[in-house]
Amino acid sequence: MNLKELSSILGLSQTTVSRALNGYPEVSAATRERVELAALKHSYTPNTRAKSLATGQAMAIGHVIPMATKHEMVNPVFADFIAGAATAYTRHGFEMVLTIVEDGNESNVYRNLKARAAVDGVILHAPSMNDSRISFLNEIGLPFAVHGRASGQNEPYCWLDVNNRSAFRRATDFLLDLGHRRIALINGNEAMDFAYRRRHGFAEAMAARKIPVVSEFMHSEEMTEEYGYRAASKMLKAHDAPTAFLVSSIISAIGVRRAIEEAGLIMGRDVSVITHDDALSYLPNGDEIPIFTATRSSVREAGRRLAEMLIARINDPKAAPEQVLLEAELRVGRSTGPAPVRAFAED
Amino acid sequence: MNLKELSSILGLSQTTVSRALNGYPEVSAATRERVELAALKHSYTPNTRAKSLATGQAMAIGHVIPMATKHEMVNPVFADFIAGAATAYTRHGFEMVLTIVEDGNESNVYRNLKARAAVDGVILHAPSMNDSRISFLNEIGLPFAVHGRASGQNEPYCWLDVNNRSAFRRATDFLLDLGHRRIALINGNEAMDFAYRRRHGFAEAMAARKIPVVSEFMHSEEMTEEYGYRAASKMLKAHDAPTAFLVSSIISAIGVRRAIEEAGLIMGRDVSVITHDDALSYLPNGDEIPIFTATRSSVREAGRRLAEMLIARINDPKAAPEQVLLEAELRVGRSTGPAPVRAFAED
DNA sequence: TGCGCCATCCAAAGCGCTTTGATAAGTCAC
DNA sequence: GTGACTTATCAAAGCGCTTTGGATGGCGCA
Repeated sequence: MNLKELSSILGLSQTTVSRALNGYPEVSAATRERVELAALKHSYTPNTRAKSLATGQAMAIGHVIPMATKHEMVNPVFADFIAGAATAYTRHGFEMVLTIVEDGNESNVYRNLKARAAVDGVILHAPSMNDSRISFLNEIGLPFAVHGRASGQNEPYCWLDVNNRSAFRRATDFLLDLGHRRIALINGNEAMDFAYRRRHGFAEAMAARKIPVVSEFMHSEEMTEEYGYRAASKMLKAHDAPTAFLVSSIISAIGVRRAIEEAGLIMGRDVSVITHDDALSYLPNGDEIPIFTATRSSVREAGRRLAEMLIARINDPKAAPEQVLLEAELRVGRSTGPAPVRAFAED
Repeated sequence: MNLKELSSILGLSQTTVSRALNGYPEVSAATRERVELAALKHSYTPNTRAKSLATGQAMAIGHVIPMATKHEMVNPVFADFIAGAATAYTRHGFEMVLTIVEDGNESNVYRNLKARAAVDGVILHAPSMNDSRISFLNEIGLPFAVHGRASGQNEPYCWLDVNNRSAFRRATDFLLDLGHRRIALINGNEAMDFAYRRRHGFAEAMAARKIPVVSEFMHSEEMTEEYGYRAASKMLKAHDAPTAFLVSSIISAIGVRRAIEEAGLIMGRDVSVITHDDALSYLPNGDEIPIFTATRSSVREAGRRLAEMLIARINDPKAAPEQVLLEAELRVGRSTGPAPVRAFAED
C-alpha cells in the first residue's frame, strides 16, 4: 500500500493524505480522522526511501565501529552501548546503520556515508588522542557525537565521556589507603584516549604520595581476558610482585583473577584488584556485594544519552555542542583488602 | 555532487553517465573512461536513497536483535556475529540496519521494515522452538536467513546452525569416558532452540550408557557469568555434587570456574568443565592449550556465511533455501580430567 | 544511391513521497 | 451583494536516481 493507492481509496489527493498523516493544520479534523483510520486499516507506512529523498533527511544514524586489526576484535562494550543508543533512536524514529571497519579507515566510510546521504549523523567510537576524525567530520559537515574525548583536539564538538582520570586517581588512592605500594596498571591500548587519561589519573595519585611508578608494572593492550591473564601472570612471578592491580576492563580483570588463582593466591586477601566496570549486561559484577571493587559507569546509559545528544544536534546544528562528563562511582567489592604485611614492612 | 551536475559538467545526458558508471554496454569505451575519471575527480557517489527508490532495492539488510527483558541483556555473541556479517555486506555493497527490540515484539518490526521498504531481507536471531517468526516472514514475503533453527517448523527456510546436539552428545561422551557420572548441565534459556538441542544431545549420551539424569543438575537460564557461578555454587554445596559441568557459554563457564575455585577445588582436577565456545574475539580460550575443554564454532564465521546466504537468497528468491549445518570441533583443554576416584567408587 | 543495422547517445517517465502555489468554497463585515 | 479572508482541498513540481523507448549518424552491402 502506498500513498497513491491510499488516497485514491479515500477519494482524496496525495497532498491531503500526506498532510493529514503528518499532522499539518490545513486539514479538517473529520478528514484527518478518516485518513488515519484508513491508514491503519490498510496498514499504510510511508516508504522510508521515498520519504527521505523528498525531505532530505535520512532518518538514520551511522555507527562506524573500528575493528582492532590485531585480534579482529570488536570491543565488547559496543553491544551494550548500541542497545542503549537504540532505545533513543526508536523513540525518535531513527534507524541505526552499522559499519564495521578495520581501524584507521574510518574517514573513508564517513565521507561515503555523507556523499550517499545515507545518514544524518554519526557516533564516533573509540577516539584516540588527537583523533583526526573530529576535524575531518567538522570539515565535511557531517553532524557527530563522540563516545569519549580526544585530548589535543581544541575545536568544540559534542561528546560524552566518563571522567577516567578522576576515576583512576580515586581507585589508586583507595589502594594506597589500603597500604598498597606496588600497584600495577593493566590498561587498554594507549593510543586510545581513555587509556591515556586513566594512566594519568593513576600516575597523579602515585606522584601525590611520592611513590615511584615501576615501568614493568605498566601494561597497555587490547583488553581481552587473555591479556589480563598474561600480564598479571608475568608480574606475579617477578621478585617484587605487585600487591594490587588496577585494570581497565572487567574482561581483563577476569584474566587477572585467573592468574592470581593459578598462582595459588587469593584475590582480595593476597592480591587486590580494582577494575573499571562498564556494567555489561552479561557480566554483572555480583549481586549485592560486587566481586570486583570497581569504578563503575554504565555504557548502556552512555549510549542512550549520547544518541539523544546527537539527535538534538541534528535538529539544531547551530546550537553549541553539548558536552557531558560523567563521574564513575567507586563500588567496593571483595577483590580489595589491606596490603599484605610483608609489603608494609618493605615499604 | 549529483548526477545532474556531473552530467552537465561532462556535457552528457544523465542516462549515459548513469550507464557508464553502472557498467552497461551501450556506452563507448572512451566515454566510459571519461565519465569514470570525472566521477572520481568530483568524488561523485550516487545518493543511496534515490538509487533504491529508483531500483526498488534497499541495498540494506536488517538485523532485529531481541533483548532479553529480564536482564536487559543483549547476547554478547551478537558483536562477533555482526562483525562477520559486516564483511559480507561491505563486499556486496549492502548496509546493515540494526534494530533492538524487547523480545517477543520482533514481528511488528519485521512488518514495519517491509512496509517501509527499509531492507531487502533480515537475519533472524535467536530462534526459539516453533518460532512463529519464520512462517510470519514467509507470509509477508520478506527474505530472511536464520542463525540457528527452529524445531517444529516444517516449512523450508534458509538457515545456518551448529550441530548442537552432536556437539553436546560428544562432549558428554568425553566426560563419561573420563569416568564422570554425575554431570551437570548449565544450559541457556530453554525456550531457545539451541538449548533444547543441547539438552537432547546430553540426555542421549547419558541414556546410551544408562546413566540417570539428575534433575537438580539441569539448569537453564540466560547465560551470564553470574548465572554460571550461582548454579555451580549451589550444586557444589550439595551432598552428591557433580564432578563435571557441561556449560553452554564460555561466559557462564567463567562463572562456573569462579564457583569451583571459591569452593577450594581445582578445575580440571577435582571438577571438570566443558563449555561451548563461540570463539569470541575478546575471550580467546587460551593460546596453545585451551583453558576450557570446549566444543568450538566461530560465531563470526557463522555471521559471514549466513550473510552471504541471505544475499544469495535476495538475488535469487526462487532458488531452494540453502541450509548449512556446521559441526563443532571438540578441543581438549585443561579444564577436564579423569573423574575423582571417590566418584568411581560410588558408581 | 539507397536501405537496413548497429553503435552511441538522449529525453522523458517513473520510483513514492513532500511541498509549493493555486483553486474553490465558505464566512464575515459593510 | 461585494470584496476580503479563511478554510479545505488539489495539481504539479521536485528530490536524485534508473530505465524505457526513441533519435541520430555512420557503416556495410546490394
